[in-house]
Amino acid sequence: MNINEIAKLAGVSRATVSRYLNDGYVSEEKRKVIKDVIEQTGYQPSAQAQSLRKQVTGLIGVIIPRIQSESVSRMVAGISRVLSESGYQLLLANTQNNEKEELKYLKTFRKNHVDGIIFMGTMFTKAHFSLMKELEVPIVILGQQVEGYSCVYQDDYNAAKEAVRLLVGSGKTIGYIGVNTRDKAAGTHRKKGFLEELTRNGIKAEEKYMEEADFAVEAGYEATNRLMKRSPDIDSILCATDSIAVGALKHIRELGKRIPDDIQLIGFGDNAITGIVEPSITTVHFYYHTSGEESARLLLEILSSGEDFKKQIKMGYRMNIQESTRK
Amino acid sequence: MNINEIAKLAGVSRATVSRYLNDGYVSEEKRKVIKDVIEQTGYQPSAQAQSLRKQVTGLIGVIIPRIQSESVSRMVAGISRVLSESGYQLLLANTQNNEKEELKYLKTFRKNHVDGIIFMGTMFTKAHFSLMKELEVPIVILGQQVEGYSCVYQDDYNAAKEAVRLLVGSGKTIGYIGVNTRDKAAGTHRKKGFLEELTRNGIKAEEKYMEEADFAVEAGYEATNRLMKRSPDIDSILCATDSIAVGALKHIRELGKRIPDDIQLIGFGDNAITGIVEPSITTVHFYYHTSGEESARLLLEILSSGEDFKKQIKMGYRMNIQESTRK
DNA sequence: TTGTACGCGTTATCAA
DNA sequence: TTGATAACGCGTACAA
Repeated sequence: MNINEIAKLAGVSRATVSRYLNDGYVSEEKRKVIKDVIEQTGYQPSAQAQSLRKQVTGLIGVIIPRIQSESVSRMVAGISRVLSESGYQLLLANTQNNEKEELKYLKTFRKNHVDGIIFMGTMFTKAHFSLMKELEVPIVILGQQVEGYSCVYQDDYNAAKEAVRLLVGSGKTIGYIGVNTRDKAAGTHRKKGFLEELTRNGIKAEEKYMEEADFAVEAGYEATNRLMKRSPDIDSILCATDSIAVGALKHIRELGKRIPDDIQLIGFGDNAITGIVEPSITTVHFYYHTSGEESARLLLEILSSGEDFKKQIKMGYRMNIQESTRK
Repeated sequence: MNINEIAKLAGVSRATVSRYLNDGYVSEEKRKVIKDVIEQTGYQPSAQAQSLRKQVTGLIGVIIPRIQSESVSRMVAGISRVLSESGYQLLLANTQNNEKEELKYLKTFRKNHVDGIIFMGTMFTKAHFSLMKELEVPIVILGQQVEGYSCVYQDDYNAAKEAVRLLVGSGKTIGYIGVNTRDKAAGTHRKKGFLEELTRNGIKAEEKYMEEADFAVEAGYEATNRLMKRSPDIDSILCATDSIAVGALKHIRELGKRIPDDIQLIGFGDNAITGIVEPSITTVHFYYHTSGEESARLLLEILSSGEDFKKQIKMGYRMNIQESTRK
């Protein structure tokens, strides 16, 4: 069913049908006839043909590292809400945190002439930048601050500092379990906030109080094991993700230590699970859903204004203080 | 950058370039020239123009009820893995479980000429069926068994029966917290399995031992409250989802009862959280990730064979026995 | 207010 | 082996 058949059925030229669909001049009588025909046939103009002609696809490419992640899925939900409201469709690419896949999908997006891209990346290489430069589509980076690009990201640095302040109030020896610092947001900035706030409080940061883990409960468990074995005097641990914090909680419990009496715990992300475990875990709430919405709105702004003004939006945060911290 | 410019730069006709791209006859020398030009320019044929011409888009529409759900995101990950391997792109529609949205997106998919649709729905209305009938695209339904359609679904019925067998072995009074039965899979079939296996064991199912809740921890908590107030003699509860089971766990703990000594608990879905709470919750493992893969494979089969043979795939399950059940 | 004709970027047919 | 040309479905400038 195409516009020619509709035109034939309605007894008009296909230009008239096209005008009808695009708010052009059509007489009342023809308007009625065309309307009836379209309703009866359930005709829908072909998106491909339209975009070939109009050079606009209504498609937004979204690259995510891993869909089975609470923070990621919350952001995608936010993106989806805003885009769908504006009539855009979402072309999703799940890369499993694989650089090659990311690059591949950037190319796929170009091939599909997406109108814009929301890129939730964790690590950016030269290959990324050179490819992103090549693409003429507006790109909004979500979750990381990248100079020279429009982006929406979390205030990892200050959140970490605030978490440390919370811990030093009632703790003496603060441990840290971080993630790979190739991830600037969750890795570098959270660690930097931790270190600098320690220093500001006159505490010397020592290697023996620090560990690194993957984004997973099991990894958090193991890292805590290493950490506590090496430095049993630790009385507080800041974990770069909630999963790690949950793993830490498990290990601490097995050690027979009490939370928060013997050891305090703080995580990042405000995953649902932090409110379910016993004791519940104090954690940094990032507005992930809102970040997603915000990134989509920013992209829409760029699209409607026709100009990428490289706005950088740093989102707020708040501490969700639960039972794993003293006082 | 389009095929005409490439042709001009390479000093050949655009037909030759097209043949080069589509494995046609091209002499070695021209092949080289064209290859160089394409590599230097980074040219990619337009997907829109190709699909307009070839009547194939390489797009698969995927409708999901809610992305912030562990089971859904696992299935999407499975779908994504298989489709991306076969060079398909995924057009994602997150409907927030809203019927209107589902219908809207089915239409959007038609407009975009997706090659196929994977529909993860919970409740199917007449409007759904009439619209799905209209679409000439192959549809695979994921998560529900629907007569007359290709689908991949879980064995909710038998899983519920097995769960009941587990409970009756060491329990006497079995409670059930279900979800809305308009959802055939999680609502009707799990409940039916529960009821029939009770009967098979000579236990009379009574209304006072049954409750209904939404898919959420809080709702499970409240439902358990109602259930236990009404029937304090209950010593086992089967919950239609893990979230509900976690809510139940919270409430039971607040009642001062022990799990599993006083009350046993079983959930469905094998969410990560069941292994993290204390005590961990016995739960039915459905192969969600594999289901997603399976649905994608089924769709690919249909696409390559050109015939929708309405295959119905019932997936297996296994009990993940943890600490919330006796013995 | 309506219709004709062209072009968007491809691929496929056909003749050379 | 190559190139001219038609066609995919649509929107729009232009002429009527």
